[in-house]
Amino acid sequence: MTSSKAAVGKPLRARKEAPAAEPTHEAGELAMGELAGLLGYALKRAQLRVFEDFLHCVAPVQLTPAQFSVLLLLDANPGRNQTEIATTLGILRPNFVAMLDALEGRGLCVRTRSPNDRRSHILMLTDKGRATLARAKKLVETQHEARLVELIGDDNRTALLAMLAKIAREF
Amino acid sequence: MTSSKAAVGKPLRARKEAPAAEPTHEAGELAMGELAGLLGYALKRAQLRVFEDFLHCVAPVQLTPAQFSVLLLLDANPGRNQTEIATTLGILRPNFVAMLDALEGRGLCVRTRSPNDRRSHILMLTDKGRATLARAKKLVETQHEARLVELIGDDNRTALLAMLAKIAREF
DNA sequence: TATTGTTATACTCTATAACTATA
DNA sequence: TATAGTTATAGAGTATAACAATA
Repeated sequence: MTSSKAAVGKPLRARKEAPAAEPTHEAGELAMGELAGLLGYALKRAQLRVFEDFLHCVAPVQLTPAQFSVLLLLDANPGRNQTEIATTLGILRPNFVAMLDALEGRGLCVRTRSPNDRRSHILMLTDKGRATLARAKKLVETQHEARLVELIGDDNRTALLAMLAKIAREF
Repeated sequence: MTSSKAAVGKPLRARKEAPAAEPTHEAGELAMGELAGLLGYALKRAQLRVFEDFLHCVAPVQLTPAQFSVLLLLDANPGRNQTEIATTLGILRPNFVAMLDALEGRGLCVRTRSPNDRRSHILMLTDKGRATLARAKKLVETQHEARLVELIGDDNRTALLAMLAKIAREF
């Protein structure tokens, strides 16, 4: 149980005899230079790491982050069609077809033609889909997100989430 | 000039007559459900948006985020070889070849065989590469990162960067 | 034998056009 | 004609194996 209110990035300035500003890189280590201050770079690196950990934590139920997001959205919005679900997740309709084929093939959800508009496919989670989602959610909460809170603290996680959401929405 | 110290995500609870908890979604809007609390999802969405804006801001010098990161690293570490630069950026050596071909083809950097180890290609920015990098850096600072600071504030940007770096490093 | 840069290759994501069946 | 789901396809990004030159 590490401190759950860990400070985020204490630079720990002041050592014995730092020559100037940047820490000397002894011909073996590369200097990150201004890369360290680039938000996009940090975002990408963190995102890759988080997805990697997600994949590992949710491995028992064999769901990718994208698949998990689809199941979550189907659960919160039963009876919607493919276009609505896909566009909400930023997935293009053509690319959503194969994704759904996989999920439906595993019996996690079903497509049914809408009686109102026979062009649309109404999407619903199956019981197995709901059970799988529940198992995945527990894994995400107790392993994935829990480890993250352990690393940066609960308040920081909330602040981080808020900033990311704001950027995605308003930037 | 919007407030540069903008609050990040004030939920603004308490309206006139909210039925229960979640805001009612009137058959036209989808409920994000627990997706809103998933850090990986927020990370991905924010990263996509930030890269999109980066691409737009740096369009005058025609550099992708990945290419910009290579030039930055070459500038901070002149005389390194391909393997060192690539692995530092998390790029696999085979995939770095075409990237370098493009940059070298535009005259932004050069490969020269090392006299010590004739297997290695020493990488160096050209004058044109340094000039292009300088132009790109100015665009990133004055447009891209500046807009981000305008959106979330300078302190929040610093905190965000620190958390993302910590996650990439230690998660 | 091990390493550097390279080629070839494959698999995933993403993006666009166009088809079909419905409306 | 317009829309929903679909197919085909092309382009990035990413991953592994293997080869030639060099150590």
